Amino acid sequence: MATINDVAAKAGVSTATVSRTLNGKSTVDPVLAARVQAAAAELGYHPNGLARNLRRQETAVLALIISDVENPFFTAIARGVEDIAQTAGYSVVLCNADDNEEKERRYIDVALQERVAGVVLSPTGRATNVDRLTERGTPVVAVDRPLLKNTGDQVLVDTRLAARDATRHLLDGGYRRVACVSGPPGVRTAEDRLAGYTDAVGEANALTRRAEFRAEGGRLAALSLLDEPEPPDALLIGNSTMAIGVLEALASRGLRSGQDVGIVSFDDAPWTTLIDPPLTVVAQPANEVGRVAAELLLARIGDGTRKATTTTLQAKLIVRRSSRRG
Amino acid sequence: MATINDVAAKAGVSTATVSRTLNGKSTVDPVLAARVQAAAAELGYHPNGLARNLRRQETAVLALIISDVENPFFTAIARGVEDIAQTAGYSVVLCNADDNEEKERRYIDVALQERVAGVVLSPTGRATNVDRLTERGTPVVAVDRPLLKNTGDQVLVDTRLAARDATRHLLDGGYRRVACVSGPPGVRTAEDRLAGYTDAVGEANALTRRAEFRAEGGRLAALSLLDEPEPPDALLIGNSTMAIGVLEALASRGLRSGQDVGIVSFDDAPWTTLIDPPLTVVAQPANEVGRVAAELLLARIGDGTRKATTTTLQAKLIVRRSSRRG
DNA sequence: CTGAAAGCGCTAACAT
DNA sequence: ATGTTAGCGCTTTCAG
Repeated sequence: MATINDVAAKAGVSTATVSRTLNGKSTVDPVLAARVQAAAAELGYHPNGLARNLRRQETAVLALIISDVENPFFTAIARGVEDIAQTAGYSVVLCNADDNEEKERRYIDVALQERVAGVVLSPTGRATNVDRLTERGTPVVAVDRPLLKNTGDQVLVDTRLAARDATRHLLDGGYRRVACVSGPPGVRTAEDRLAGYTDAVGEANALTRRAEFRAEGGRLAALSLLDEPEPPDALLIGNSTMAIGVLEALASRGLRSGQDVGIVSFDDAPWTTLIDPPLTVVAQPANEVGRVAAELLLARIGDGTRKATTTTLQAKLIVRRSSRRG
Repeated sequence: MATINDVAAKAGVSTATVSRTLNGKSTVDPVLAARVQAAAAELGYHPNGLARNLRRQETAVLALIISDVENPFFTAIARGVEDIAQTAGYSVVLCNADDNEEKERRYIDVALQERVAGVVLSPTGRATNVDRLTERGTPVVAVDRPLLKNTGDQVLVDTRLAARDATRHLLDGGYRRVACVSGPPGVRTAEDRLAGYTDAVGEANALTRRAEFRAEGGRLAALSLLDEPEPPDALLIGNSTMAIGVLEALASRGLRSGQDVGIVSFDDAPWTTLIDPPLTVVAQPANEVGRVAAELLLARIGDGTRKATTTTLQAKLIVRRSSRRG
């Protein structure tokens, strides 16, 4: 593979001139510049990014470490991050931590070793350790879930408030016994949604289940709830993936959502309008979460001294028919 | 940030010894090794991957360039690739080309510049140019869609056969006029699905629409089909994203799937069992596509002289109720 | 405006 | 078994 030396030799100039020409930093004699361009083209020269980055001590790539590539909420964040990064000339590489702390740590290591310019991260939870990144001076912004040690920028969604409002909406619709299916303990968003729910129904009336943020988790939780001596007549569900399982459980029991049990789920997945009745959801501004995160990250890359900010975005209840009787 | 020199100094050894210790290549005196480990730990030393890769001329990261992060088919591929890569000690970075040739080219450049060990790619189509990668000796495997210049490994799904069978299934079920909503011209999978459909209905009876692989594309295509003088009574749909749009269109016209118009869609998305009636689908082995691709890539990284192979996996028709009357 | 030369941090010969 | 040293390919002073 052609190196800068080959180009320089072919063009009859120094490597410095090649570098200058190709990076357009300093001004070069048009004649030499043309020779360089020609030589580079002819040789099919592609600068070695590794060498360049090693020298410059920086990279134009952002790492985005998310907890689940198969969750539409996170892929929407990814799109948001990408849109912003692209326009600023950064590439973004997506790493799927799979809600697994071990994988997350590995990807943080990769980010560190590859010396990415910055990282956007949705922390898996409890043990996420971002210190190595910050020590090294790599900017980090947390999305969706806060870091334990609140240092650095974060962009979150006010999920507690949203959960409270969604629960109240159910209560206002005449449902009497609202239960909540939330994510696993230790995951902040799961805790918050539970807390918001409890805000609305009151400690004494809380009927809850915790499960993995997956369809199977939702299914099991719903089944167990329906087997209660005094089963719920409405459910608030932690995310759209769980909702799939919950809806399956309902169907298996011959229960109609809305009619028999009111349903509100977090996340406005594309299929939610397709089912009958259409699902009432709490739509989180996922794309915007990504955009804001990327902007924050870029700002911090530009100025390491900015002080940390926390942005909290609002979710929006979209009322459809699964939360209404008849 | 601590470098190998700092560690060497602190441990009172040479950088070579530090390198040897940390990489476990050659054997080192346990006493010195311990000193090195201690020094590294104390300094919070993380090897600079850029420098290492520059020296070694290789990287333990794979790039996966896919056409759409928001399409469950591709994220399932991603999971497959990741699973295999992880166990082999490789990290994979996901790049979202967004079915956009410009972005795809940018990511190919990034892969090239960062000197990744290999790339798995679902080509956007027409103009995908992988030559720069192959010239440089970077192994590439194409998934889902073949490269124009058939060089290198590929793992595909026999989508034409699957489309033909799905169409026949509709015909066997008593539907008389089956139409096909497929993806944009130039995209191989779209062409193949159309061809398989035509195999089944015959050239003369083909009634088709081409659209973007998105919900909106599906919606418009379906509407236009329903406005035909002799509208179809069954539809074969190119992917699950389009299916969302098609189903919306049907609903807006008060048509029931199965009953009024038989439906089969490609891709077994999680929500397909939730709707009423449940959707008959052509399930593609996406996860396996990813796994096989990763294995092929790893094999080729290990042995650059292997000759190129094409693996074709079979899709499976899952019959549910959207393709049955009553 | 251009070239020479000094590294960025690391690994791999080559010596010892 | 350990240390010395020469680069990997590039950018960037520093001279000229």
